[in-house]
Amino acid sequence: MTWQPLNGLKKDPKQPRARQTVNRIIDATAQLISELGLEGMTTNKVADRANVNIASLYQYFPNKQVLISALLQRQLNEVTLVLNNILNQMEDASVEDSTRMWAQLAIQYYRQKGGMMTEVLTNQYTHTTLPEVREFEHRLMEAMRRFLVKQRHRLKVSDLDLSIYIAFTSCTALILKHLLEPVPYYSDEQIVEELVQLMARYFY
Amino acid sequence: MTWQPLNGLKKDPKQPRARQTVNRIIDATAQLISELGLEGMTTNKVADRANVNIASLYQYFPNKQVLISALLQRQLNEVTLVLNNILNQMEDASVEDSTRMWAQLAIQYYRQKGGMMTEVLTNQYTHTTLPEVREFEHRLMEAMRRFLVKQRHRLKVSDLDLSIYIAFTSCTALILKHLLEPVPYYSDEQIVEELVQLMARYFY
DNA sequence: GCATAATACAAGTAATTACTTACATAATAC
DNA sequence: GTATTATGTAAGTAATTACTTGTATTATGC
Repeated sequence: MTWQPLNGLKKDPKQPRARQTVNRIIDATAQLISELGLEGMTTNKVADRANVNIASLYQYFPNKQVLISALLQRQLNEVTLVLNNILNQMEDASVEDSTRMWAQLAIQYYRQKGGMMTEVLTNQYTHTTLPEVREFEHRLMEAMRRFLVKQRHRLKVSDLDLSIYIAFTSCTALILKHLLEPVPYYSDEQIVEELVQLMARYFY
Repeated sequence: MTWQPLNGLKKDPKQPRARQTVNRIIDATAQLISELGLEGMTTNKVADRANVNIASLYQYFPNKQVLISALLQRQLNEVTLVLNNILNQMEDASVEDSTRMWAQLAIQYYRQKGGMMTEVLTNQYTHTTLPEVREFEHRLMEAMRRFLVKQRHRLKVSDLDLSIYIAFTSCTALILKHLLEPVPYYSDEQIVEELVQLMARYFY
């Protein structure tokens, strides 16, 4: 088994200056994907935006795909942290309360981040299935499971895992759609409350 | 108001030979998107595959976007026809039966078409919101509405349109996800029946 | 049958892409 | 302080992209 440098990077930045360069590159990637979409983002533009020579970019990232992966990992780890915090707070909450909390948090996080992560996520989401995204979903569904098993006797589910899959997919899709293509006359609250209804009636 | 040639085409093919050329181009587009994805499809490859000179392609389609739109319209019209047929058949069906029918049909249609349409749909679906897709969704949701108002007294909905939006979005997302990234141990039947449950509990 | 319009193609183009090579500067080891 | 390694850049490259120009072939009007 061959040893791979951290995160698939070509080379580990050892000096602080180099770490700064790598960070500037990832930041610029985030900005450009947010502005131009995944297909509009190019490595040359990233290097320009980061005030870094294109050759420096390729000194650390072996190719474009790894660069995108690095950004994805950074973002998904951040989101996982936030969501885990919330999930731990709602030890004995009802399905209604936890759905509401989860949805509100997702919307708030998206708004403050300018939607960059969501752009990346949704673009890669369906077509190409990046392992990073798969793993992220897996982590979230596991957290949902830990929460639900505690009140399993109250739930009218036959196959808990299947139900989690169904619930997770519906929630994610509804929130993403509301964020990316909002219907003007539906407020955040309306969507969240209806999602809460959907989940409550499904589980109880 | 300026007059626009049909479908945004640059020039109407008048002779049968020309109509055949245009069709071969659209067919090739469908094939290549299905094989390589939206970003892998290029106009030069399309012309090659269709055995048509690249200049002929640009004689009829002013640019790449219009070519994709033409394909989208052809596909969406076909699907709309099929779905409308089904929706008309289930005059007095329950939410369960109609959901089941709708889902089964979508899955079957996707399988027989090799998933091309779904690729196109899902890729453009979230990021860019093509007017064709918007209109398609609108048509489907209207059909759902016509079906649901007839049994409104039986439904526990407060805002019918919001409920349709929620139901439509969940169903679409679940079916698409199951088709594009199937979880190996969930069969079509399992997914469909769980979707039926989700809808039934939500509406009744 | 011939003028005219419709259709097709050969051969481009300029721009952009992801990625390299060769070389210079800055930091660290000792 | 100097040898060595890490980090940075200037200036490319070959391939590919969407799209054009100019010309030849085919069908149609009359």
